[in-house]
Formats: sequence, C-alpha cells, structure tokens
Amino acid sequence: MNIGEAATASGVTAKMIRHYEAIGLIPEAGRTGSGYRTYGPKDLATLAFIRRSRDLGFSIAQIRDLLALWQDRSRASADVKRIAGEHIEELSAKMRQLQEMVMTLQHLSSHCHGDDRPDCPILERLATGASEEDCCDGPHASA
Amino acid sequence: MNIGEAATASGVTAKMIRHYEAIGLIPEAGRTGSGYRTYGPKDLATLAFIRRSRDLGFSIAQIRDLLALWQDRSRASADVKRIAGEHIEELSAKMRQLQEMVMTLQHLSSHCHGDDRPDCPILERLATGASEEDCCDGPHASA
DNA sequence: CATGCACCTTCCCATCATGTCAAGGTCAAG
DNA sequence: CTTGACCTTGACATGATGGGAAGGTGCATG
Repeated sequence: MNIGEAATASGVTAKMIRHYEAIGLIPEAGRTGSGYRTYGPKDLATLAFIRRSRDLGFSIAQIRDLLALWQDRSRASADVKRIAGEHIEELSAKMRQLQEMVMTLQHLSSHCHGDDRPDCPILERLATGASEEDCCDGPHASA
Repeated sequence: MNIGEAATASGVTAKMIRHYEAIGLIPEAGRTGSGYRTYGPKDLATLAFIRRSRDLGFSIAQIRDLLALWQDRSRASADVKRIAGEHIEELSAKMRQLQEMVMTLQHLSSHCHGDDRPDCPILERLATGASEEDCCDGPHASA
C-alpha cells in the first residue's frame, strides 16, 4: 500500500503522513526498491488513531504521549485519563474565552443601529475602551 | 514618544508594533534623526484600538477593515455591524466545535477507570473509532 | 569625558498544523 | 514511447506572536 492509498484509507493526507514521519511521530515507513513508501494494516491503524486524536483537538505532543501509552501494554489507564483531563481543561478554557468575546460582541452589536448613520457603539468601544456602557447599567449618561 | 513607551501605553508589544507597520496595518511611524520611531496621541489611539480588537478575537484582516471604517467619518454603522456579526458567527462555530470535543472527551473520560489497569475506553475510541460498547444510549450518539 | 546600561534598529528563525507549488522520478496502460 | 497519475524531496506560506543576535543610540553617573 503506497502513501496515497494510506492517506485515503486513514483520512490523513499524504503530506501530513510524511510530516508525521519527519517529526518522528510515526516510525519511518518501509520503502519499495524505487523509493516509494509502503504501509501495512498496523501503520493504517496508527494513522487513523492520530486522525481521531486530532479530531478531538489533541496536539501533536499529546498524541505522541497517547501513542506511546497505546502501544504500552502495561500502561495505567490513569495516565490516559490524566492527559484527557488536562486537554478537557485546555479546551474548556478556550471555550470560556470565546464565550466572553461573543457575549461582549453581541452586547455591542445589539446596540448598534446598523443603518446608514456613522454612529456606532462597536467602534466607540474599540476606540475608547468603554462604549456608552452607562446605557444599560446605571443612570443614563448620554454621550 | 518612542516605541517602548508606546508599547507600554497601548498594551501592544514593540515587536508587534513594528510588525503591524511592516504589513501596512498602521502607517509608517515618524523617525528621530537617529532612526528611532516616534509616536503621538493619535498613534496611541490606533494601537489601543487594534489591541482591543484583538482582545475581541478579530483577525488582522478584519481589523484592517474596522480601522478603515473608524477613520471614515461617512461610514455606515451597518458595515461595522456586519463585520461584527460575521465575527460572532465564526467565534460561535469554533465554540460549537470545542463543545463537541469536550462533550465527547468527558463522556469517554467518565468511563475510564483511571487506575493502574491498562483497560481504557479513551484509547479504545481513538484506536477503533467507536468505544467498546454502546454502553449508554444518550442524546450523545457516536459523533 | 568615559563607561555602562537600557533602549533602539534590522534581520533571521521558531512556533503549530497544514497547504501549495515546483522539479523530477516511477508506474501502468494504451 | 507517450501520457497521465502518482511518488519523491524541498522550499515557502499561512497567522500572530515570540526569541535572539549584532550593532547603534541616549542618558546618567563616576
């Protein structure tokens, strides 16, 4: 099985397969006499493992650890669980950041006329750091 | 005001100020006789604008548009609102992706013993694409 | 004045995961 | 033998940022 077929079968592009080999995430593939890389079922399984891990947002470094654990028959599931837990925390932190941005933007956007006039609380906020924020909270201070 | 002071005052690193100048996001700064960049209040305002935009997750390309609108006194607020709306959609899409990853990982993690034994549904899932059993028929079918 | 330290300048390289492009070799079919 | 699809390596780009080297500048203090 050459790299193109392995790519199709595993869902990892040929480019990335070569890249993973170059950075040592996967072992060097076998070669035909003419230099083509060859892949077997075990390689395919590894590539699919990597792809599923990427789909779950794991970094290459984390996948390196997961692969090592996967291939270690005497692993402790606690190690895997810890890596997953740390990853969940990272993802959750990113989510919270995005959530905050979205809420701020929605707030600003909801107060923007969105018409032909230039007056715009979104730009106000970007320019001054505080839009007409008194509009919702406290006593009105029209700007 | 030199670049270091401008950086401190605006919250944009000197490194990034130079970068923004290089890519044409901001105009070329004035220079002293000896080549030091100089910045005035207007430049500071622009830098702070950029920083607040980055804090809200806008890309450089989007900030380029926002800056143009900001400096266009005849702008229509609808244009700003549209950019913000598109950005909200992008951020929301990312959030949904993260949410899905987190839910899958939490599901897998909750079924992992996390002890000394090697048996681990997380690795199972990464290896085979489906956790060993349809242990739970929840609203969270295989994604 | 001279020395030193903090700051400035430009330029190059690294990140992270992925893509694009180019120049050339290989294979199978017509 | 030619054609076209595939493979090889290598270089470069993305987006936003950081790090560092090598050398010039500004200012304060001895």
